[in-house]
Parts: sequence; C-alpha cells; structure tokens
Amino acid sequence: MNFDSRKPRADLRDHLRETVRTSILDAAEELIAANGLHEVALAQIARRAGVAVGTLYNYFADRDAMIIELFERRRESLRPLMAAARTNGKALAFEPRLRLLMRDLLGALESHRRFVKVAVETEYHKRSPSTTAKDLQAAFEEVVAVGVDEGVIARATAPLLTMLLAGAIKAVIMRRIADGGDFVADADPIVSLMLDGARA
Amino acid sequence: MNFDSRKPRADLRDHLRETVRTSILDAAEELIAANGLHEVALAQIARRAGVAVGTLYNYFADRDAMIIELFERRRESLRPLMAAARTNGKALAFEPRLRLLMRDLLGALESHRRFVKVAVETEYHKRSPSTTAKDLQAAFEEVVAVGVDEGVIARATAPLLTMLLAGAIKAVIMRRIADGGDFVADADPIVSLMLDGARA
Amino acid sequence: MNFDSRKPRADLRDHLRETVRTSILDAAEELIAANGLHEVALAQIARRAGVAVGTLYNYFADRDAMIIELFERRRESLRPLMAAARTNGKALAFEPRLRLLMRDLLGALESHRRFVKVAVETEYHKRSPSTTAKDLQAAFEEVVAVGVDEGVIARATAPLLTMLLAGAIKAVIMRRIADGGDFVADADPIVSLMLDGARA
Amino acid sequence: MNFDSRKPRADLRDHLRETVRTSILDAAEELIAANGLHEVALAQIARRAGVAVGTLYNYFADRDAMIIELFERRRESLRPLMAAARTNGKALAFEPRLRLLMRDLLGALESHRRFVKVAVETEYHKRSPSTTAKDLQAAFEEVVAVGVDEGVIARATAPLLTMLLAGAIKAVIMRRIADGGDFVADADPIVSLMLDGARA
DNA sequence: TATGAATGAGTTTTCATTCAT
DNA sequence: AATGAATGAAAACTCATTCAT
Repeated sequence: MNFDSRKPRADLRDHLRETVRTSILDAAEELIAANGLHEVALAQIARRAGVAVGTLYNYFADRDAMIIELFERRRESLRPLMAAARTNGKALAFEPRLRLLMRDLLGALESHRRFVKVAVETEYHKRSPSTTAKDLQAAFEEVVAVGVDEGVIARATAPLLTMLLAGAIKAVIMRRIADGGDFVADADPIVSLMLDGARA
Repeated sequence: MNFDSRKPRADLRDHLRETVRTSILDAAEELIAANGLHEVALAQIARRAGVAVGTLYNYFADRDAMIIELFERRRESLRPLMAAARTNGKALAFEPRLRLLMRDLLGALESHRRFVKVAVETEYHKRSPSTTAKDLQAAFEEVVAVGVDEGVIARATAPLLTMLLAGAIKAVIMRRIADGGDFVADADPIVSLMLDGARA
Repeated sequence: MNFDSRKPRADLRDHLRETVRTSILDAAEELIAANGLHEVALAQIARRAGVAVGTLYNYFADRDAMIIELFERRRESLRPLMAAARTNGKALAFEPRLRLLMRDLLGALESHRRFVKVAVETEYHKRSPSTTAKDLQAAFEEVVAVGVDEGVIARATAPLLTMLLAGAIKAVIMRRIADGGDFVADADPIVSLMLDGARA
Repeated sequence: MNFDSRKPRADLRDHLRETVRTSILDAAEELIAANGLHEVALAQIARRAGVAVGTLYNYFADRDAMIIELFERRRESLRPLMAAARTNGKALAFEPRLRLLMRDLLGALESHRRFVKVAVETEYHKRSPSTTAKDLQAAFEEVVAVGVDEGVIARATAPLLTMLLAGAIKAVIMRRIADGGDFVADADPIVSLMLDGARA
C-alpha cells in the first residue's frame, strides 16, 4: 500500500504548473508575434492565458525573465530539430546533403513559425546575437566544408556561399511569413541556384 | 529705407528651423541605432539634440510623427542614390548592369549605415513593409527582367533570383554592420556566385 | 477494545499544533529581528518555519494577529521574570533593592535579546505603547517610591529618577545589542551613578 | 541693458523647483511622522504636497531616494545647531558647559520635533546608525572629557556617563513626543541628577 | 518659439489573503 | 489541517504629452 500521498501529488502539481507555465508562454508568444515585443502588456498576456496578473509572477521573476524563458524554450525546442537536420545527411555526398539540410532546416523553422517571426523581429535588439542564427550559420559551414573537401566548392568561395545560404534562409522566412506561404517549397530551387547559378 | 525685415528674416528663420529639425532627427537616429526604437525616450533625444522636450513638439506632432519623418527623410535621401543606381547601367547588357547595380546599391546603403541598421532592425515592427526594401526588390526585378529578355536568365528562375539578390544584400548589410567591414567589397563575388553558381 | 483514540490523539494533536505555532512565531521573530517588521513577507516566514503560507492562516487570523501574538507571547514569557525581579528584593532596603532590580531586569531582558531588539525597534509603530516599556516604568516607580518612603530620594526627584532609570535600561540594551556585549555588567555602575552622581 | 534673459529665469526656476522640492519633503515628513514610514504611499505624499505622483519622480529618483534626502536635509539643518551647542560653552568650565550643552541640544532637537520623531522611530531599520545619534554621543564625549581633565569626573566613569547622558536625551525625547511636553525643561534637573546623584 | 516642470494614464511589481485539492 | 497556486487590490514607477512662463 502506498501511504505516501505526497509524491504523486507533487507530480500532479508539477504537471499542472507546467501546463500553466506553457499557457502563459504561448499567450505571450502569440501576442508578441501579433503586436510586437513592446506593445504587449502583462495584463494582456495574463488575460489571454486565462490567469490573473499576479500569477505571472508566480512563474517568472519579472517581465524580462518571462520573455527570456520564452526564447530559451523555443530554442530548446528548435535545437534538436536543427541538430537532426545536421545529422540526417551525414552519410550523403555534398550536394544531396546540402539539399537535405536546406529542406530540413526550413522544415524545422516552419514548425516554429510564430517564434521565428518573433525571433527575426527582435534579433537586433538583443545584446547577444541569436543562438538560432548562429546555429544556422554553423550548419551551413559544416556542409560547405564537405563540399570543399569533395572538391565541389572552391575553398575561397566557401565563406561567401555560407553567408548566402544563411541569408537565403532568412529571405525565405521573411517573405513567407509576410505572404503566408510555406518555407520548404523554396529549398531545392535555392540550392540549385546557389550551386549552378541562375544563368540559363 | 527698408524696414521690412520679414522676408530675409524668414529665410533665416526657416534655415534655423531646419537646422534644429535636423539635429533632432540625427539625435534620434543615433540613439535608436544604439539602443533600439523602444528603448529611447524623448527626453534622451531632446538632451542629445540640445533642445528641451517641449521643443520636439514644435517640430513634430508626436513621437510617432518624429520617427516617421526620420524614416522618410532617410529614404528621401537614399532614393536618388538608388534611382541613380538603377539608371546608371541602363545602357549596359544584363550582366555588367547587374554587377554595377549591386555595387551601386551597396555603396548607397553604405553611405547611410546608421539608418540602414535602424531600418533593418525595425523592418518588422512597421505596419507597412519598408519602402527601401521594396525599392531594392524593384531595382533587382528590373534588371533581372533584362536578363530574361536577353535569354540569360530563365523566366522561371527570375523571381527566385530577385529574392536571393535582395536577400544577399541584407545578409551583407547585417554581417558588415556587425563586424564593421564595408559593404561594397562583396558586390562582385555575390553576383558571380549567383550567376554561375558556387560549383568549382 | 479501545477504538476511541480521540482523547489521547487530541492531546497529541494539541501538542503538535503548539509546536508548529511556536516554530512560526520563532521564524517570524528571527526574520523581523534581522530585517525589520515591514521587510518580512509571510512567504519568508512560512519558508523559514517549514510550513506552507496557507498554514499560517490555520494558526493566525492574519498577519497582524500573528505579530500581535508574537509580542504577547514574548511579553507573557518576560512578565514572570519581571514580576520576579520586582518581588525578589521586597524585603530589602531601597538601595540594595534597586541594585537587585536593575540586575534582574537586565538579566530578564538579556534572556529575550531577540525580542527585545524587535520590541525596541517597533516601539513607536504601535498604536499602543509597549507593555514591556510600561512594566519597566512601573517596576522602577515602585522601588523609587520605597526610596522616597525611606527618605533616600526626595519626592520631587522621583519621577525624573524613574524616567532616567528606564532610559538607562534602553540605552544599555541598544548599545549592547549593537556591539554584542552583555546587559547585566552595566547594572551596578548605573545605579551607583544614578544615586551618587558622576562627580569624582 | 540686460539682454540675457536666461540667467534670471534660471534663478527663478531654481527657486520654484526648490519650493516644490521642499513641499514634497515636508509632506512626506508630516505623513511619515503621523503614520509611519511604510504606511505612507507616494500618492498620499503627492496629494498632500499638491502635486501629481509623476512630479515626485521629477525630483527624486525613487521612493528611497526621497526618504534619504528627507533625512539628509533634516540632518543638515540640525547639524549647525548641534555644532553651535558644542561651541557655545567652549569657554566655560565643565559643569556649566554641560548644562548649557544639554539645554542647547534639547532645544535643537525640539526645533525639529517632527523629524526627531521619525528619526527615532526608524533608527533601527537603517543599515547605518543614525548620524544624529552619533553627533549626540560625540558632543557629550567632548564635554565629559573636559570634566575628566578638570578632575570633576573620574576617568573610569566617563564612558558610562556619556552613554547615560545620551540615553537621557532619548528618554526625554520619547516621553515628550508622547505626551506633548517640551524638551528643554528637563535639561537642568537631568544634569544635576547625573552629577550629584538622586540621593536626597 | 523655447523651455522644462507638471501631468496622469498606463505598466510593472508586490504580497496578504483565499481556496481548491 | 496542510499545501501552495491563484488572486487582485494597492503600490511603485515610466514617459509621452501638455502647458505656463
């Protein structure tokens, strides 16, 4: 017989706490995506999350801490997807690997559309550069290095290519967030253009 | 005897007004570039501009109007440069024209570094998309269309190329603002890569 | 068979309740002594006492009631000591009685150092003057009256002497709480000075 | 002719600012004396001072800074009085000098009754010991040292006497603030008692 | 027109108290 | 009874905007 009723209760409580925490962060993300980081008051977030203002402070030290946690959570959630994207093509040759990477990265970002919007919008206000942006950069660097090793890409071209691939991702994101289109469709044509050029 | 000193004085006055107006907008731009649009209070701007807060309201209806005018002025100042960039190569064939355009655009943007930073950072907060971004887009569209006419660029590739060229510009800007490098050096290699691909 | 476990359990329960009550008040006293009456939140007290905030309300009607009970308990605990101090010397003549009283009072207060600190600090915030301060006053009044009866103290001097004796106690307390010294050592010299003056 | 209208205006403005600053601090002192440091909201202070809440922040960085300035101003205002008290009797022998000092100190404190109440009430919440209390201590130390030099006071008695004199001042203050009596009347009897003892 | 103090609405933050489990 | 999350009223604080001089 289990006389210790504290453990299960604690589990339940933690679960409920996590639920509320999540609702709050979701509410915040939604409102910030729609109105901008500075245009959203805590009262709005609380209302949308279905809690009282004071409750926010049971979960986060202050406004800043809440925003920071929102970003960290989303990054944590993106990170494995991006890591997978980098791992997926490990066995492939440069070109198919790059194609796969581009698709996977755009797919990963697509699954976090709302956050991606917020992240792009606020990227520059932050003291430190976005970790996600850095991860993108690193992913392309890695694969482009493979291209160099295979002799497909000239060593001198590598840095520029890396920058343009990352830039292309941002361009796609920005456009597709604006017009509502999906991200992945552009993956293959971009790689083709980057590798073979636009010349007919 | 000429007692009517109003005409010449009016000129002087207008000139002074314009000087003050300019200082205010410069102060605003500087502070916004350094701290972000929402982190700058009017009191700061006034102090930096060397005027009293109340004076700001003699020049602009409110905070918003001031920011909007800052953007419009910089765009107005950029516009002829961008227009020139579009005109410069009119007589050239597609490729040299594109190369020239890329160089000129990056050069134009380089001369407005501070504003460019602000514009990129705030691009998404604005209800309407940045006119400058649209202008970029249009400039590339025009030249790419020439490439299509010349048969150098496949019609189907044109929109993607346009997007990537504009994206490349932003990538360069972002990187060079971050690391302090100059914009124009990247112009030619980018065009080469876009036209002929990165394949060795 | 005795299934009626209520009677003994009730004792146990009462005992437990009292234990918790005591921990809470001790925690409150400690924190208030360290940080001041208004700087201590109920959450802190609960944590230090090892109970949940809600539990506080099972023991005290509200914050105020808790503080009041803390004061009352300490006073209750001090009262017999002070009463004893007043009784102890009953048989003695004025001077030895006053010396004994001073020693005993300082000894009693010394055994409640923490509370004494809190009491002195908050003496003025309270609507009603501290009972303990009144008790001190009364104790000295009584003995000084004996001095008057014995003709050792002029009737006209009595009130002033009473006030100064009580004031001396506070001065000692304040100083010794600040520097960590003990209270009682000062008892005799003070009485000597008060009776015979500081003149060499 | 004086064409520079800025200087006099600045003087006027400074004067007005000082007036408002003073009203705010007076309002704060009054309310704190009546209700206690923590029981007074900024809104109350603003209302009593006849300004808007926001105005408080044009004069003080935050609540704390306001309180601190209140204390500092009153101390600044007391300091010369206490300094004068210490200087006044410089030429006198020990006993008359001590009598004069006691009268002058009580007189000085009497002229700052409201602040004295607040200071005594909050003395212990403050990290650093009250400067005023230290000044009292120092004043008595100085004169008692004279007594020692003159051979009126035994060197060994000096520290105790100093402590008791300062304690006596506080006792008087506390009692007279409570009952509304004036401070100075007690000065002479206290010195007599301290020097010659209460023995009839 | 320039000034800068005053304003107060809007936000963030705190915390005693309540309440469902 | 114990728990600790939820509540919301009250307090502190910010800052664009107004306005008297």
